[in-house]
Amino acid sequence: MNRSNTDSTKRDVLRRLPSFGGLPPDLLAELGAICRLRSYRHDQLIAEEGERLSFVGFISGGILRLQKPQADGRLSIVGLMVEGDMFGRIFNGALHFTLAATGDVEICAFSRELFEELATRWPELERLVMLNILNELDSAREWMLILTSYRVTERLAGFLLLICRRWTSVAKLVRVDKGRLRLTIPVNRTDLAHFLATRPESLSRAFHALADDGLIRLHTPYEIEILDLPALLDLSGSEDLFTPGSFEDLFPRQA
Amino acid sequence: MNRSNTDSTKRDVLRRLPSFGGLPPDLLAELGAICRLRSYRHDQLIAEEGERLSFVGFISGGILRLQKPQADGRLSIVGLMVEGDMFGRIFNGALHFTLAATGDVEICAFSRELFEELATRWPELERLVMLNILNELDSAREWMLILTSYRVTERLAGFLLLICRRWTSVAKLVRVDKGRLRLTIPVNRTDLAHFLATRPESLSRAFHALADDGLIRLHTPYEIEILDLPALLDLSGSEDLFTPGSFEDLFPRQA
DNA sequence: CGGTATTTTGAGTATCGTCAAGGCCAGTGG
DNA sequence: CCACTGGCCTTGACGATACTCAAAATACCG
Repeated sequence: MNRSNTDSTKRDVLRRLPSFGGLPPDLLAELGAICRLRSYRHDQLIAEEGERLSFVGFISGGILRLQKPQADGRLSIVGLMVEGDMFGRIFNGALHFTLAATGDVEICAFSRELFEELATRWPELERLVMLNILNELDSAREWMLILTSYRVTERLAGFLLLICRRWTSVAKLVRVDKGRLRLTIPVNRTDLAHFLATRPESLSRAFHALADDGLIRLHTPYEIEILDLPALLDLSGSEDLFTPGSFEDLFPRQA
Repeated sequence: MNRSNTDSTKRDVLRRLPSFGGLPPDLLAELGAICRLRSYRHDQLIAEEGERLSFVGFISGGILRLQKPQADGRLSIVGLMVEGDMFGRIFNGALHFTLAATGDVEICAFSRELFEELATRWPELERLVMLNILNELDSAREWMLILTSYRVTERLAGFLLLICRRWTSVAKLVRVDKGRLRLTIPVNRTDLAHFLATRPESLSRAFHALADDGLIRLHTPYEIEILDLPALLDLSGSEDLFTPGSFEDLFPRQA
């Protein structure tokens, strides 16, 4: 938790957050003055459900799980948050879900009171917060669409495409290497299984079913290569979510 | 679509919208001046995905479906919106989902440009919009939690409890009559099946399975009585979503 | 190179989707 | 008033899919 909280480091981190791009310099200076960097290790809890989090956070690196422990001991994962995402229920009550780190995570934290005061004073900041929430709402609905598929292979296909589409810019999860599309699964099988509303065993079978059908290749459990993108799109059943053009930044001109 | 858009009617409708309760009178007057009432019949489309809706709407009566047609001809329903809910992606691009009426619906519509101008001028209004979106995000996540259940009976139990918890105040869907808890299912079996990620046949079996086990009684397909609330809570698997006290307004002092 | 956690595979059972048929209810027209 | 029709809900039978439990293989880390 103790890391270099120097002004220069903080400036760097703030600059890397895409949401903060268009903010006025005066506001950025105020934000820089009150931000604190924090880091968490794998499976460490940032906050638990029911807690009134004392800060709002922006993820500057790593992946966060939004989860809820179930009565039967299982864990439901209702969302994954990545670089640039905001969390913390500004202007609103307590958390409804527990926040936990998946892998190492670094965040940029602002005291809730100070941030709310700043947002009240700067409409730009409040607007930024709102767009962040709208973005999350979209993510949540896309996830519901994926969860709606009957077969696990379909949900997995949807997840892989989601990584490609929404998380292209995140921590080099997606790479095009010698014309081959490779990506890193950023969470382990158990977490992903909870996220896709299935069990690790079924998820494993789904990965290998896709591999056997030639849609993907498994280099390691976490490193896969996409061999047949159109087939994945077809399987996921929501081609329209991934309109033609969605993947153009991945295949700029692959004639 | 042509109905009495008189000032007195509009004032009544605006007054009934809970979100607008605490707004300053001046703002309410401005809102009243630009609002238009519209109504829709069952299955009528309000707007389709990809459309840039020209207005923002508040539902003053009835239920809206948020849906997406799938490639295989199926329909995915990712949300239901009720009285008081807002829709329309203010300050943000086009709709990601189609909006359709389930049963007869009445809305209060504001020109998007005028509403955005108003929201820019009145921070209270922008705050109201943000809280509305946050509320929707919570709904979406609760839905994800319900969709996560493996068995259809579990998802159905979750849905029934959701009606009790979130929609108590909506159009008398939930009633306590002579100590009996009765509720109205506001959508038909096909829509509900799409919503619970299953088929009408399985949903029907789930309803009757709950009835056979004595958890509910089916008076008509749309009118049910809850006989064993604790068992439903247990089945749904998310007791903590429905903390003790959630149902106190239904059973104020049923010693 | 060993030890541990994670992933994978196997076999048996539970649950659901699918297709087809039957039942119920409301509205229509004789 | 009753038969008819269409839509929706329900039931039945069968195949597809996934969960569970247990064990083996693999990957990861010191």
